[in-house]
Amino acid sequence: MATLPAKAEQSTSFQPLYAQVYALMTERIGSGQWQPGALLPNEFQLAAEFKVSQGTVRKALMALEANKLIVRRQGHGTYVARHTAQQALFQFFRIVDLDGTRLTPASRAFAQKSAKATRAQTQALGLKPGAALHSITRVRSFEEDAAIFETIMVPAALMPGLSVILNQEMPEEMYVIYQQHFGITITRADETLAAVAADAQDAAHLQVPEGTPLLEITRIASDLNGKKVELRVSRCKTSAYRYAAEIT
Amino acid sequence: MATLPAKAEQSTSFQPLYAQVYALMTERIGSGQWQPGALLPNEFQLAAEFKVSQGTVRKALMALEANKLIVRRQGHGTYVARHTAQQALFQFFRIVDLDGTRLTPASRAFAQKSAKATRAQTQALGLKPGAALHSITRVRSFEEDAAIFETIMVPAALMPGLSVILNQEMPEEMYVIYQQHFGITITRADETLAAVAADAQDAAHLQVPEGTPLLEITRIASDLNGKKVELRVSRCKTSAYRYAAEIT
DNA sequence: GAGTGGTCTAGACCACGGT
DNA sequence: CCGTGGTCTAGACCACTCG
Repeated sequence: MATLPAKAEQSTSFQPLYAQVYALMTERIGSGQWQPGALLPNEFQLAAEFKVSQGTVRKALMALEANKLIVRRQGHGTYVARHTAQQALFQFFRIVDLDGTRLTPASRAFAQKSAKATRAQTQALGLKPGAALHSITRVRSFEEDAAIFETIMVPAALMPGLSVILNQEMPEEMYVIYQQHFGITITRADETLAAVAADAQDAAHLQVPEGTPLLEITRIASDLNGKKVELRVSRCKTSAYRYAAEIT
Repeated sequence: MATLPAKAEQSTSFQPLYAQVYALMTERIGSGQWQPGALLPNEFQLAAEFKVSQGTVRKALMALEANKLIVRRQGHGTYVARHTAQQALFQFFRIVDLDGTRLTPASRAFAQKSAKATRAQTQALGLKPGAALHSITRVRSFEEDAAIFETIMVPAALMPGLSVILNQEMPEEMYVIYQQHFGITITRADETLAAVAADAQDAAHLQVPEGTPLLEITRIASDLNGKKVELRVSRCKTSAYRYAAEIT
């Protein structure tokens, strides 16, 4: 959540009306009462329902839109945001070429397994010791050039049957799967980057000599309630690719 | 230039009132008519001056605050944002330790020179071929551990006398200097990251073996008009440090 | 033409910070 | 106490999309 916190309690922690409306609406989205893609009531209907003015509803809607939980289209209506492969890539994929042009990867998965989380993993995801993780390993390529070797780990309890789904279709974007099959909408990712030397496994998958410097991106992705849902470690060649970040 | 421009906007270039007010105010800040740290007139005074309602002024002020050009303090007033070392570090410095804790570097500069920009540099900064660049090379450390070796390049024409200023005081944050001495406020930085092997120079300054993987951060910093002001290349050890980014 | 979101206005009251 | 920004309301009109 970028702009608005949630939860209103007693007089000790006053929340403006629009923040309370915001919280009520995120709850409906998070609970599935409003499904991704659904059309919301218009501003006046919402205002009547929440017993506030249309301007107050508008302020909550603007915040929801800023946090990408809804999409507003003039003359059309307000919709719950839905992850599509393009949208998720545009929002979360930060690898560009040397000119800064956005790239679109092709993914090839080749391993899935379940295992107990290590201490570091439980800590990163805020899980209980010994929780089960499901992990997917894959290689992402740009025009046949294997560029990224990555492992994606999710708490098994959050996504029962994930392996069955992935055996049927291996998607370009995991976040579409999370949302469509498990009602989990990723809204935030925190990444830390380091430079590492390619080990034997990296070298084999990315076709570089062992010891080649690689960009290691560690991501923790969270849903709209701030719950940590996914741990992902990506190792990326930077011979012709870059990680792009903007600070504003 | 004092008040609102001509009305009668054509359909091709319609701008909402609040956007026009926003533009007028950024212009005053950029031109130095409102200096960093200055107290702005209150909302009603601004509304009267621009001949719009207070609500419209408010919307422009909220946008300016979101873009960090002003700071608003309830019961106090609205001020033009001023860079301080802490503020600039908090906003622009993305290196953290392994726990994700923000770090504060100590800098030691050891070289300054002026030279013609290379083709790649003129292209990155949008300069004419052969433009002069002033460059500063320094090492940044965390608790005596030399961690970052970086080169900062600025168009000499933008900052006449920079070397004299830096010989008198070597600041922790260049952006304070840019603002206080040259009226240039950095509001945006675009960074691209790669993994590289330490060369002999890196190895000597950062006390690592040649070939050690380093994080190379290339930054282009821009002022509030979007003008590219600085090119910076930082090479960072990631033995105990990380680059942190968040995606929302 | 009907319905939607987008902009603009005018006025009210509240919370905060300093006198 | 006063002046500031923060919130909330009510109503008006405009711009866009679609049937």
